[in-house]
Amino acid sequence: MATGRTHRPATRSRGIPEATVARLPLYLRALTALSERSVPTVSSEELAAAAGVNSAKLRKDFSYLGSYGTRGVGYDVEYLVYQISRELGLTQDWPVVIVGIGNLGAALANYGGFASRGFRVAALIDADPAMAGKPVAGIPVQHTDDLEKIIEDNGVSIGVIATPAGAAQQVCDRLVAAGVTSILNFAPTVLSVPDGVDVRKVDLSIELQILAFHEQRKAVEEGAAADGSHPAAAPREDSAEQGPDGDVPAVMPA
Amino acid sequence: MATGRTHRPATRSRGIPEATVARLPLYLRALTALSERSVPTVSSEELAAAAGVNSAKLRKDFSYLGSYGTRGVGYDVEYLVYQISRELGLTQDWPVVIVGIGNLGAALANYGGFASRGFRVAALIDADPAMAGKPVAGIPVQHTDDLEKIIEDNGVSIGVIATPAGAAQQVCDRLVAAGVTSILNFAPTVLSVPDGVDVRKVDLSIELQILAFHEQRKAVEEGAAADGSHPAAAPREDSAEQGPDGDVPAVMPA
DNA sequence: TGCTGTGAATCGCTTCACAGCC
DNA sequence: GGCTGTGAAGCGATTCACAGCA
Repeated sequence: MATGRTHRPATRSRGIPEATVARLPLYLRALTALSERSVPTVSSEELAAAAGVNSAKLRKDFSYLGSYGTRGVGYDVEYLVYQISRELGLTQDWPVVIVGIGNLGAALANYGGFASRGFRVAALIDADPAMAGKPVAGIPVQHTDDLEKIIEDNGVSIGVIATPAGAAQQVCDRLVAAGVTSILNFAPTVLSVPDGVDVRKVDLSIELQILAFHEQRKAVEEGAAADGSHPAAAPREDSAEQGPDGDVPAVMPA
Repeated sequence: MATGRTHRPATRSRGIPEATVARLPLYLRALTALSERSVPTVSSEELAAAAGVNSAKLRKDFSYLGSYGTRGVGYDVEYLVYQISRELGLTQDWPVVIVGIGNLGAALANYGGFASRGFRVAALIDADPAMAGKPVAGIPVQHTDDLEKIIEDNGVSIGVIATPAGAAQQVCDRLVAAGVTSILNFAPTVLSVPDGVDVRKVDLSIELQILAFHEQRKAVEEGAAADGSHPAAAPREDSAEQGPDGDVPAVMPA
């Protein structure tokens, strides 16, 4: 348990809004692409389009980092790549462990995006003794028994949980006890962690359910559409089309 | 491109806030667990704890659905499961196609959570001819050439993109042209879609980068602290404590 | 002239606090 | 007495619109 609630404002003076932090990786990706094409500068309008946001938002976001643009010109691509990387802490290398090497864990281990940008898969851990020693993505799987030692030896502070739901909390507790302070959780469970530990979750079935909600609404809106395997019971009359747009990330403070 | 903005107020009379929609699956999961344990009723406080949110938020969320609780008592578990399922459109079965059967696509195909709750993997599609016919998770992989036919024959309106980034937009365009109106995108790219199509994205490396940001900040905050011993007791009153959670989803309309 | 940087207005979500009902 | 349902206050994020600078 660890439901120590404190409920603080979270954002302080020097604080960058969470919503902005969540978009920085997006900008960074777009900038990296421009950088590879040797584009020297970019306007807020162009970069915003590439990142899928609007330009006012982008400029506001950058204003939290400082004044890195040039009026009448735009932003220097290389410089901005550096500044954002630094802000995100990607100028250093983060060792990451993945726990639970099933289909998903293996996919994560093989995911190129991991290694590319400041992250290094330091170890793969699984509870199945049969997996031990078997290499996945070129990295030998180690047994859960050694979890604490692995964390400590590698100075790992970021852990990825890709175990079945039932094992997630236990794994989480061990990771935290061993010193991990940031967790990316793919298991469909709510994790309890002590203060000071960040948890972000990625949940497939939740994403699908949200899509289903909108999909259903579209069907209702189309109204008397001929068939339809299931006639929605409620003849509600909402017209909400589809939200204007509004991306938004998820931040679980912690 | 398709940046035809419509900008509707989004929430009309009967409209449920996006943030609420994004939490309904969480409540549903917690309720399902209670249901399996044959718990008849639950208070907002208990359910909120199980879902990792605070009770005021939960009550407010439910108030958008209607008055399904009983004052002084709580909510009827079974009834609420039904109401939320209906609201999310899970009383019907949604055929889903997964495009891109690499490590991730295979993991998704094997993911039990898919089938469990109103979703059915109708087809797996991959561009590699060598994959064609090979069964993954018991479902034979089909070639991209037949994408349109597969979508139409199965009445698919939800598509999952798990291809490399470079192929994502093209696949997306074809899915949309064939009639798909909701897309779950795992490729690290911003997709352009016409109005009326919802896109949600799941991006590993973005999640990690957000964690890295916070991780870095923790390190800075601990500042001059000699080593990394955790004064678990009283961390400054400003560090981001672990919020009950604060998820928030992303709806990229179209 | 062109584009950034930012105060001010606005919007939507969260939290509070209590009225209302069992 | 206990717990839900909800108006109202509070707050962060988005958008607007324009001042400021190259």
